[in-house]
Amino acid sequence: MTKTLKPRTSAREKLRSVNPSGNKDSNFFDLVFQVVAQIPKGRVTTYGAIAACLGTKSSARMVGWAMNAVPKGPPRLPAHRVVNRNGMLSGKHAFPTPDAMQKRLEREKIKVVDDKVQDFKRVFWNPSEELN
DNA sequence: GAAATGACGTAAG
DNA sequence: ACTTACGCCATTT
Repeated sequence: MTKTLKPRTSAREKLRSVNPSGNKDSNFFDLVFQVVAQIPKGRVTTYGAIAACLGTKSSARMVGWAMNAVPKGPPRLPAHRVVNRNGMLSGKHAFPTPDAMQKRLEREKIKVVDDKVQDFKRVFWNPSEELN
């Protein structure tokens, strides 16, 4: 088994701050999954944006870590729509094939050149604004 | 417990 | 605009 996914760390305490509902079930990973799942087709977002939306702006790296912990089974999260602030497909290596991520983005009408999203500013989707 | 690693971000050159 | 350096936070060794 492998597994893991037990984020019972200080990060969880921070999450409480952003979870006035008292949802202790909502872990950092789960929150990230929720946001990622809401990314519209043909749009992309950044780790920092997600982290900021969750309130843990400084934990942009943890967002990426959460992506690595994304369950492969359903529901499939559009992790390919999450890139870094530079618009670079930094997570392509986490896919079955490095080309899978770019191919998927291109299928969404998103132009990708040199592992970088073109018109990134235009396709950028801000969870803090669009998602509320 | 300390050091190294990592789907990041910002600052400085 | 591109490259290098440093900081952040959790996981792993």
